[in-house]
Amino acid sequence: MKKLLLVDGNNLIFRSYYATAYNGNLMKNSKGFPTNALFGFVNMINKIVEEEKPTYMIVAFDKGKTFRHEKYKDYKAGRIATPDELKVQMPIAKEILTDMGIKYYEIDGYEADDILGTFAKYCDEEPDFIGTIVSSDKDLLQLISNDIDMKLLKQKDHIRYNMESFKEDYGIEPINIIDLKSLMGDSSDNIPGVKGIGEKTALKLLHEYKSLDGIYENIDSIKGSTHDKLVNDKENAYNSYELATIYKDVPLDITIDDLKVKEPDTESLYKKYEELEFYSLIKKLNVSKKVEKENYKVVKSLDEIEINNDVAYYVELDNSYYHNANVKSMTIYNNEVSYYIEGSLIFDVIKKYKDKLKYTFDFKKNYVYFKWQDIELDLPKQDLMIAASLLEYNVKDDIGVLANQFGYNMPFYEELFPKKKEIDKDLYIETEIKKARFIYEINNQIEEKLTELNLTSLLEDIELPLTQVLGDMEYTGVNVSKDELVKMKEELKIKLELISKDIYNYAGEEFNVSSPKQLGDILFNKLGLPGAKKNKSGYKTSADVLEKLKDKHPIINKILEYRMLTKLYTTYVEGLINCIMPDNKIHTIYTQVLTRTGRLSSIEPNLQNIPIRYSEGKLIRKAFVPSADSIIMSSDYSQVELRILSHIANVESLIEAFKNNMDIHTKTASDIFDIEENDVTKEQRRVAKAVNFGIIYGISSYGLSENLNIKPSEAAQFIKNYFEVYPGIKEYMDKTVKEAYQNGYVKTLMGRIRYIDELTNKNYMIRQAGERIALNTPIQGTSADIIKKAMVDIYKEFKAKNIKSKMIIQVHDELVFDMLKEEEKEVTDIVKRCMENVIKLNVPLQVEIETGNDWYQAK
DNA sequence: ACGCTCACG
DNA sequence: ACGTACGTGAGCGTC
Repeated sequence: MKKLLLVDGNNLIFRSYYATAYNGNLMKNSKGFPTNALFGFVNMINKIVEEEKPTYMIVAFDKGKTFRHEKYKDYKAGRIATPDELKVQMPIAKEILTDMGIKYYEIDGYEADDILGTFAKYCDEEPDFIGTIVSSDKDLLQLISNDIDMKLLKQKDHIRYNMESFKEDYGIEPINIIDLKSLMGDSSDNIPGVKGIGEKTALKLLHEYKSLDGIYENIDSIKGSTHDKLVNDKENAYNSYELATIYKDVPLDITIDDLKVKEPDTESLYKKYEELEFYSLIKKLNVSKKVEKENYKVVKSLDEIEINNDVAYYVELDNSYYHNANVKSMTIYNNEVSYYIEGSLIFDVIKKYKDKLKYTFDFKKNYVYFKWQDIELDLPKQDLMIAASLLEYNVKDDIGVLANQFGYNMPFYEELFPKKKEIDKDLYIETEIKKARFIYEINNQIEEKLTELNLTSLLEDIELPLTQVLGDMEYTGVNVSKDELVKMKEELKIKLELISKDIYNYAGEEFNVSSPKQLGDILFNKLGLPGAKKNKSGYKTSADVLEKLKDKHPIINKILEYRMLTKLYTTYVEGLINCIMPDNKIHTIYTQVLTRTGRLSSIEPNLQNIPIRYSEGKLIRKAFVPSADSIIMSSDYSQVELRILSHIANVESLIEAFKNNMDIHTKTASDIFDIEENDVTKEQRRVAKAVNFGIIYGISSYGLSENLNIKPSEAAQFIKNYFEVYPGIKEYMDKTVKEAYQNGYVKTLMGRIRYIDELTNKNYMIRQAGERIALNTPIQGTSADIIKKAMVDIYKEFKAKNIKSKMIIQVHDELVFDMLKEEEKEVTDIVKRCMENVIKLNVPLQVEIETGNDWYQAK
């Protein structure tokens, strides 16, 4: 028995296009060619082939729009045109199929359905063949027979139907899918059906009368409105019947032998995936890259090296957490030399030639790693990782991701260090050389682009020196009191055990409270609580939903408390304990190139989300302690984003308020509610604060209403008032959005650029999101620029004045210092002055300083 | 691997 | 009618 796999190519590629097209940005390669449909399509084909292992296979596509029945032209003409961004991907999909050794087929005047129908008929007639149809289109279910089954694709998985299982599910024969469609219609296919009859009624009728003909033969025994609907739309029903019927006699110019699956052309696939930047698919191809011959010298001793001019260098570590890593190799490259070095010789080379090491990728990583080895690298002239990220290239830890965007054909980390196989040493050395060569060769091109986009100052004055500042902060680390954390751990453990028991008692059974699925089941099914909201995987059990149920059942407060305690226990107490290094400190890594706004992020551990808002969580900060003879000093910008907004939008009354050191939310409340400041209530201030935040986020009445738990119409009124009292802000917002649409990007005060692809999306929601990004990024980004510049300034002054106190943490608008008591006055002066004078705005920048014996007290 | 929930600015 | 506040990271459960 031979098996033929019948794949609805059109269906697959449309699905993958729409599955991702409306979900944020359209996926594109670095040249701007859309790739979203192809990525999903290729993955689906791979998956199907893997599961079915077919020996015969056809992927059918629509071609042309000539209609076999002239009178139905209007119906199908009503379908939505294929988006251009999908159209351009179609021919590539077909080329990829050919490379995969899979036959695709299309023929003038016919749709994919017809081609599949024709081959399905072939399987029915040929005793040697059975077939499997693959599509998410239920229309094709009509082709199921004793020799044909169907894999009906669902969002995540699929359902497999054969004659028996289909009948069991639908209670009708597969062929009666046509009758079903002619009654219920199909809006996506522009099949009208009988108006007012949906799936339920249609199935009921078919269970009773078997077919469309059967229904109309017995039309008199059908009563009520259904009868009238059927009579009124009889012509439509029969027209629909013909539209829904899949044609099975396409005049083919291929034979079954053409459908044999052939060996794939991996080389050609490789090239295509590379062009499309489908790196995960390249990995699956399982071909090792050809080792391209580099010219280099493997160096064994210092006297084999001679470096006279600036070089690019690349250092490979065995762990991305570079505070705890070993060096694997170092490569050095310029037009004159090309060296490969291993072992302790690396340290000697660096000591001897560190004034020549001028170009690299991720300087901070090198800087911190070698600091652990007691070697201090100098700032380079260029850091390709930083520079490329300012140019908005897709930058990852793996330099290969960037190199491949420049056509360097560089293996990725996983290829170079396969988990199962031995490392290919030749490939490894060649690749390491190539990394240094890439850094060196690409520099001119990168610098030209930086100049073109006016990013040179941002890079040279802020981002590049900041690498060293951050490196020192990471290396210095933060003293943590393990005893304090362990104490909290014990306390939390006891509380959690008690509260779990309470919850089980209320629920009447034991279950995993941490499982939203089980919890939702208990709350909304077993206890029958009202106000259930659904998300993709069941009931929503998030805090905002639970808050609303507080009065309905005592279990709710217990669950909220349980959530809070487990969060503290696992993420903070346990999490932080796990991060403590042998020096009793934690050493985070700040990511400088991750966020689109220019902010930093912090990992292993994240020091930027240590609890502060609630009293219980805030206690965690007691574990963050100073060094000997020192205290913790925290300096934070007050209302920096609102100040930036007031400056950019030039809002007189807000600027005045800031100059007079007024409470800005109270001021806003008095303005929007038109009352005296002294009369502003707490509630009014809370509302004003939410509106102020909303403005920074790119306000929407819905978002504000969710936040304040009020009706969107009320929120809209607040926003209206706001714009009336601050017309400058409205003008700023309109102008910013308009320019973002014109340019395709927005900028911060220091010239940082963010491209916003969302603005060209066809989907209204996504364009809206793009507009909010356009409004928020200049504000959030400028705030990031400002504190970064302040950090560089502080670092320089500390160095110049030989200050021993250390900057240890940055939390977006706050800097934390491990400050020697004897330096208190000098350090606080420097910090406050540097932070407040970073940039001259129409509003003063204001910094609050606090100190204490731990981070808890200093806040 | 992905979604949910929740910690921060 | 639709269904969103902006920017992150970690841990857990589920598949």
